[in-house]
Amino acid sequence: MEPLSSTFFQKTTLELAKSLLGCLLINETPEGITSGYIVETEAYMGPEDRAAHSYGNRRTKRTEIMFGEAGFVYTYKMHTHTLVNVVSGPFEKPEAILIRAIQPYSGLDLMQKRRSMNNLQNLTDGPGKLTKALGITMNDYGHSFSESPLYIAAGKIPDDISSGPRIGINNTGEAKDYPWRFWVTGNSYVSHQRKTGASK
DNA sequence: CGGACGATTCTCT
DNA sequence: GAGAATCGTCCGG
Repeated sequence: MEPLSSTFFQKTTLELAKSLLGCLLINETPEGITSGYIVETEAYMGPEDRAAHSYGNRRTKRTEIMFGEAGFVYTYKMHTHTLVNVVSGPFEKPEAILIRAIQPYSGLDLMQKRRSMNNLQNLTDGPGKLTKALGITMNDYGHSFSESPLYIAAGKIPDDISSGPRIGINNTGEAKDYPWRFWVTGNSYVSHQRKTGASK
């Protein structure tokens, strides 16, 4: 499985958020290889996006990587969970794409073991769940998705893409309504299955 | 150094 | 749909 080259990430953040759907997210660890198709993403648009960590060009130790080149790993902790993002946008523009859900592809036993589960249905349908299943940690922060044990490879192009408001950002004024969440239409591994949205 | 605050998840009701 | 768990990061004193 070949990692996508850094040029793949050179597109606008909204375009990249859609292009990532259907790609494989793969993590190679001493325990084994696990992977899944990306089926849900959310775009965070930097200085003008109140819901983004980098709103107002807020530059801290945590957000520093967002100011760099596209295609790097931005991990951070939320309560007890690790969340993983793909840095996007040009150098010095702090934009990123949150990977919210994957469809398990390989290393299913290991993923289930890490999550203490025996089925696939709720294994990776959330940003905190998929990182645990794949074994993604803060050690991955700052690495390149093109050349690290955690990488992204071409998968299958989705038949149809849906979009709608982002999840869990309810106190950010207008930003909460921006339709910057994208998912593979009809895919059962998407989080918040009930929510509806416009088809592409 | 203390306190507030989540880009979440799980467990109920 | 609400509430608790639970902890690193960030900011103010």
